[in-house]
Amino acid sequence: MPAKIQPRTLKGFRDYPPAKMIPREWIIETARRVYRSYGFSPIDTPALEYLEILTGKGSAETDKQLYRFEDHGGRQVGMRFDLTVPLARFVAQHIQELGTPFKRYQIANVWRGENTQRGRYREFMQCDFDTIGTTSLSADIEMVLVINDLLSTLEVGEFTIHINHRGVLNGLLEKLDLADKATDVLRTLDKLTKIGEEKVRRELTETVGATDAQAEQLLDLSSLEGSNEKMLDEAEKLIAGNEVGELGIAGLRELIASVSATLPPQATDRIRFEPSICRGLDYYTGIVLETTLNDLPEIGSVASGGRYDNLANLYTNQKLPGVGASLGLDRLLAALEELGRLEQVQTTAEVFIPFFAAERRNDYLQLAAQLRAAGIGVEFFPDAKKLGKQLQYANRRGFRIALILGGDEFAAGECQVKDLATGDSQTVSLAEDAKAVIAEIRRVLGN
RNA sequence: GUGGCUGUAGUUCAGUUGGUUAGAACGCCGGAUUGUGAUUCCGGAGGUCGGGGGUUCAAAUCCCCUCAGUCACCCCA
Repeated sequence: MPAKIQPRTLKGFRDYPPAKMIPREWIIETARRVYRSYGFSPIDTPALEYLEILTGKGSAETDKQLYRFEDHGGRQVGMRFDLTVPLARFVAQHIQELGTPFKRYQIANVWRGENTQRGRYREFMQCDFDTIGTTSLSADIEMVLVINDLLSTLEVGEFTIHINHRGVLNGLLEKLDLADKATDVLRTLDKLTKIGEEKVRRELTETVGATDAQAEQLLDLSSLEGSNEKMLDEAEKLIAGNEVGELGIAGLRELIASVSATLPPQATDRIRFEPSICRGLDYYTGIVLETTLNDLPEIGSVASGGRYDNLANLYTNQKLPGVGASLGLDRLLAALEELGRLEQVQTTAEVFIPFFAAERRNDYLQLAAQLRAAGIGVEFFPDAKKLGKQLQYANRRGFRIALILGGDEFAAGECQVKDLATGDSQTVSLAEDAKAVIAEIRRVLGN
């Protein structure tokens, strides 16, 4: 016999057994439902793109992480490393038929050949939603509302949506004559909450090359504290006289006012002006936001996004502004797991039918079919094993209810509906397409 | 990509200064009653000690390489 091939998965790539996949699908379905409730439509794009599509945007960093190869026809191709670049290509190619504003969501895997870490993989899923083709603040507001709906529905506890405007930062950079070092400065400031003020100050002066006075002003802005109103007032003073910055402040004020008018006060309190965040990506030009969980801030942002002026300028002359955000699926799952909010369920049906009377297979199948017709998920065990074994199986998988029928029950036209959580059992009639069984199941399930 | 730590059964881990056939718990399969599952009792399967090479009479244990995980940097979701 030849040696067996060792079963294994590639570094940074994962298997998802049912216990992992069931909560995963629950989050994805929730995201899908919320996105759709705002009129976002689904799209998908190929995993592979022409290399030039992906490298056009790419910084040296994303270029290094790109999975690339020559396909069987000699074409240079690459695997998408995010969903934004494919979206840009997609709208550049199809915007004529789609029309604007175009609202889309896309939930799909992306690949990056970077080093792995907890919560960081080489294959991971992004859950993006974007509104393309409008500069209206309505689209920005919607982005906040969607994130609020999503995280409220997922019951991850309280959360904070940190917002900023790139104009505020860019305004100050212009004023300080640091515009040419913008990328480095922003990247450093973004670390403020992570590494602290002193380290940021040192990095700004020593690595980035800012003067002490410049660093001081940048930190003055970044470390503002107090209510949103107070912080905005003070930020306004710091960037006074700079048009870009003043427009940014005005945009933030308007956004906060609109959200306050739309959401109840406790939801409005989730919004915090945070002058240090900027999102590493340099294509953002307006509002940027990140979302952290109050119980688990160290896990990082679980939903982030922002506004960009010109999504597709690499592929078309048509100007396509937009705003969008992405849900951090893996981080959310890690958070839910850590907060103990994931039920350990390995079944997708709630009702289990043990195969007990070996000669009555068709009767069991008929009952299962009647329940499914009533919208109840049913699993019928394939082997007529000992009842205890079958109930053990049902219990470990997390079934809610077992229907126990043996020769005695079939003879009497009855069925035991057993609540697996409590062990209680009710005997009901099988007559009239199992009407009474269905009613009892619904009662136990509580709906 | 750079550096630190880790790798023993499906899982969590023992395994002495290198020393015979590498252990436990939980899980899995079967049995203790062909009719009732988180408890009990008995039995069973399951390990190339991540992989390869080296040192040695002898390696899970020491050395090198490699693969994987993890942490920091980098970057970001």
